[in-house]
Amino acid sequence: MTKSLAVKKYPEYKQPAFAEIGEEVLAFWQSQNIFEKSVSQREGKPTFTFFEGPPSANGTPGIHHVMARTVKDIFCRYKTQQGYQVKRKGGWDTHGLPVELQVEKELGIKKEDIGKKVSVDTYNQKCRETVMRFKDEWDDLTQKMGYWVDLKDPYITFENKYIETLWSLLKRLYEKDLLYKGYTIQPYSPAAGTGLSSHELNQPGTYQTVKDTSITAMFKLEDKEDEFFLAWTTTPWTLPANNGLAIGANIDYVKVKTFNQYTFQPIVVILAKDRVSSYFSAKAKDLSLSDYKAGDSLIPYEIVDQMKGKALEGMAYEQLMPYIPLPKPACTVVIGDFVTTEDGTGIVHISKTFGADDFRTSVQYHMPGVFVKDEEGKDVPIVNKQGKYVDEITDFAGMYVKNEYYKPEERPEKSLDVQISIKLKEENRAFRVEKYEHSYPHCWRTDKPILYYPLDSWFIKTTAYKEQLVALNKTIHWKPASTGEGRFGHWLENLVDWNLSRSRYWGTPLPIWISEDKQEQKCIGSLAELAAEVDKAVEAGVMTEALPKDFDMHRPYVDDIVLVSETGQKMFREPDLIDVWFDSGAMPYAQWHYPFENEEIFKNNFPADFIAEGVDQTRGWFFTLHALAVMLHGDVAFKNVIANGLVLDKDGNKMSKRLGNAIDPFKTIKKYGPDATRWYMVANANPWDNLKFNELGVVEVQRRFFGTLHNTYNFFALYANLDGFRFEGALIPLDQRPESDRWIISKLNSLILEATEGFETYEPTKAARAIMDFVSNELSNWYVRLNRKRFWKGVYNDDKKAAYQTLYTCLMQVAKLGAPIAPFYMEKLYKDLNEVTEQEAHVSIHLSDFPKADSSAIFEDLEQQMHLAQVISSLTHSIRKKERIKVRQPLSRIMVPVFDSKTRQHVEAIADLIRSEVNVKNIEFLDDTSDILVKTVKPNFRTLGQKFGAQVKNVAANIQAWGKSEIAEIERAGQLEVSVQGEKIVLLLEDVEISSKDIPGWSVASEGRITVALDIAISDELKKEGIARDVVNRIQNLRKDSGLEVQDKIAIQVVRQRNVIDDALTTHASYICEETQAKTLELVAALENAEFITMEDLQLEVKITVM
RNA sequence: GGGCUUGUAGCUCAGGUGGUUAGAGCGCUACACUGAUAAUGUAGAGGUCCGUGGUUCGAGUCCACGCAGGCCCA
Repeated sequence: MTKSLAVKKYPEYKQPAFAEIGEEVLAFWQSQNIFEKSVSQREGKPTFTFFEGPPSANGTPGIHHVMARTVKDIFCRYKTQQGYQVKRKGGWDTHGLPVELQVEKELGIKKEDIGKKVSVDTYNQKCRETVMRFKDEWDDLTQKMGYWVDLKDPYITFENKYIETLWSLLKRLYEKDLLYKGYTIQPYSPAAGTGLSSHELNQPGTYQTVKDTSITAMFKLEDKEDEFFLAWTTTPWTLPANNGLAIGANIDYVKVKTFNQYTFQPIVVILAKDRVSSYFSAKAKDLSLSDYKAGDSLIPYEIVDQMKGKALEGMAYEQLMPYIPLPKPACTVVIGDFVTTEDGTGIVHISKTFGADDFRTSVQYHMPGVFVKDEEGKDVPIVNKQGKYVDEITDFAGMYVKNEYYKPEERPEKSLDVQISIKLKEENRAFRVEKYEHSYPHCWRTDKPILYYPLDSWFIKTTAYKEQLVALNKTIHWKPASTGEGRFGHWLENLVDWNLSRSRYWGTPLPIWISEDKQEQKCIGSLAELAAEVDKAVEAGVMTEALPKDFDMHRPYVDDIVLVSETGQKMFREPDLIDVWFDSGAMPYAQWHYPFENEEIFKNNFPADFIAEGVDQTRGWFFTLHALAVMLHGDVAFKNVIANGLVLDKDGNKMSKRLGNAIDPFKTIKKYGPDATRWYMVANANPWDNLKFNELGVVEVQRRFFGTLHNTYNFFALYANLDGFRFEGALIPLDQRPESDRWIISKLNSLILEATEGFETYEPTKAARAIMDFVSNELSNWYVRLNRKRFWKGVYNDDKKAAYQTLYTCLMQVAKLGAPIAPFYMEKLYKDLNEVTEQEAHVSIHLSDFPKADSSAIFEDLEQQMHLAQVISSLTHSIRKKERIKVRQPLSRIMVPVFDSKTRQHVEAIADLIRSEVNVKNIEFLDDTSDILVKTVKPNFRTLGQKFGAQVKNVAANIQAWGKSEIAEIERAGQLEVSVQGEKIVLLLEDVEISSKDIPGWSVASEGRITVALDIAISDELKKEGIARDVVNRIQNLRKDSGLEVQDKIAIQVVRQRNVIDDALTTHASYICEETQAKTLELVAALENAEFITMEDLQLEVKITVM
């Protein structure tokens, strides 16, 4: 029986292949169902609820998705390690315009072809396929990047169950009277007969430069014979629909006496002061009004009055083109926040039916707009859906408002805009008419100009809940806070009703049926309800068949359903679809098909503890979640939210496939591994700041953090394997471990506090940076480096064991702290360690618990003390550098001025460490009794500022002039009276900072309050020792160059030179032999085939022979 | 045009409540170590803290106005 088979070893690898580790660990997770176990093993534990904002799989994932999902994943993993049960249901967003556009492109059709060239049925089917086209690619990324989310049972927004929940929610809103039909001003293409989405308006080429007739029209004040407001418009056809004028409250306006250039009549006009120079020629400035003759080309003017816009508010004017007379308060002056003095007159013509600002302002001031009645008695604008004036505009009835809408052969010579201009000129109502070149949106399908036009829409009355939305938002913990308070908060305070309607095909249908006479409505809240209504309809004879069991709730099927009203009328569905944001905002309910089933699950998982998504979702998903939760439950939908920023390319440009600067997430993960990619993204910038993604940064993280951590592990493994350390036996109590062990354990526990706080406060960047700092600065650079000898020297005693236990603990805890961010590598590290020691029963780090800090292991004093050692070492190195004395040359002593016993104790405790680190024999202290100490004094501005205020400068100057006696006095008495500007003041010891920055005759360096002096005298003894160390160094190099193994023994021969070298070699022969594994060292007269080696100004001939 | 946000070393970023020598890592230069060695360490150079005004004894930090980049919305 061989025993060695049973001995497990820590795997050692020289060059870790991080990408392969990723694949290996992924395979392990999958084969052992680790994700599922991490959830199921917490059954019955408190839940931590996370909502997955569904991505759309009709495009391929980008690197920014890795960012967003890393953030999500970190907190879910962290909370799992903290003992919570964290269910994460995946989801897919499947409806919406991008899908439709994609499908239309592939089928080679346009929207108007749907139902003609291609059946709605086929179209619908195609959408269903297209939207999941890249699902496999998404699933692949999800796994490779280590995003743990349930992919087996995701919610899908096009499924009947999902839509049924949406209907039930809509019905609840309907019953609360929160769903109503109104209209909004939207971009509309009369040529295509359809409204345009903002997405369509953003297509390239939609904005074209055109020349339009613009009018500065004159609106006559009521009660004044010849006074007018001037307002400018590039759409004169909207003037018959004018119902108000808007001014800026803080803009300065003037009254100007002048003449009309077309009628020559004397007039007084009102316009913004800043616009006067654009409307009146500077050359006419000095002309007198009385000299004016009709037809003069230069028209004189005179400013007769000036006032703020605020003073004009509420003034009434006569309707400009009163085809449809308006009652007051129409045709009054109101304040609009959109008014500027950049162009026009600083007074804006408002037409409720043809502009979004206009509509909003008119509603705000209760100003009626210009409407006429259609056949059904409904209010419609003065332009019909074909883009023609209605009959009521008698002079121009039937004319298209844009000449482009006419067929070329029917196009009138004078456009409507021109004809209106002529009419106004004749009526003394046009101040100026000119062609104006500007950029105007065009319909991307017909290439004709669009109109802003009122279109029917269904709304959710979110404004009714505005106060609650605002109040509850204040309870949400936003990261960053400014997004919650500013971007989101301000927006909530200016909330308008949620426009639900979309005139499309692929989406959730609005479940509202309306009778033929528009008087009766039904809102359907479930499939069962629909089936019952259909049965009624069949009974009434308007439908022939009952609702099929496998009914698809999409268009066109749902449009074929005709219901019957209470009074026996046929009812047709409102053809609109609803905003896809409603789909995703309703996911807390619809993902569980609540309220039709899963009530328990829903209640345990609402609201979410945490969500994260891009900051561009603020008014999207974040809002719709919030709005629905507030309106339906009077509660928030989420308690904590991270709004992450954009991922830009390394130069700060937006990534785009077109520009070719997009980073391929698959390639990145393949090349650097998932951990380095994730860690880089989190550590480099806060998630809410934009990230400039630079591959070199990933390389750096890989090398600097993972490389260092891995080397530290490898160092541990190398010696732990040699000594067979398996964490057997009891833990050595902290107070029996050396100081450096207690120090690093103290640091480790401080780190646990810091990392925990980072994760708890949704600051992953702070946690990541703290962990990195610990690993490279404290653990690797200081602890391992200074304790190396303990691992390889001597027998396997308690001191050695303590070193192993300490390093093991640090590695283990770091693995757990970093596991949420770097789940793959930390898993590997955990398993490599734990499978040997079997300290824990878990097969995966993700099933283990997050470390808890032991505050009794944190020693502030010790941490400060070690910091002192680092500073003193660094200062000594710096002096050596300045004096050009290398570390290999031993020096006799350093001196450290200390003024208090505590500092002295601290330095004494770490004296050994410093001595070996900087290669000096002794550390001496200088205190007050030593007379070589020169003290300096510095003012403490913080205390002085509070006491003396403006006098600070003079007091400081006084202090800086102090000599030895003043310093001695204040130190002795604790205070000192000085005279500043003839005034006697008392300074306390706390008002000054006393230190020693210089020691005459010594080489000195200082940092903060710590000063170090180095004795740079090199005695013969020291010189010899230095030579001995040089020789060791050179012989080691020779050994290495000759390819000798560590354990090979050698004989050394050196040619005698009869100088200091011989002396050094003789004196330190045993040291040299020990260090170089030499059995003998002899001085000889001459050597054949010797190596020449040089050391500064010395040379020697050496030969080494393997024995 | 509005809301929010960013601007500190060549690059990526730290810099509670204002306090007089503005820090770190990378990169660069020089060096050390040679039993963590394709590893590790140390030192040095490098800054108009975006600009201009203001508040203050004192501003990277507070205020105002700009400039430049970004996101969202008009």
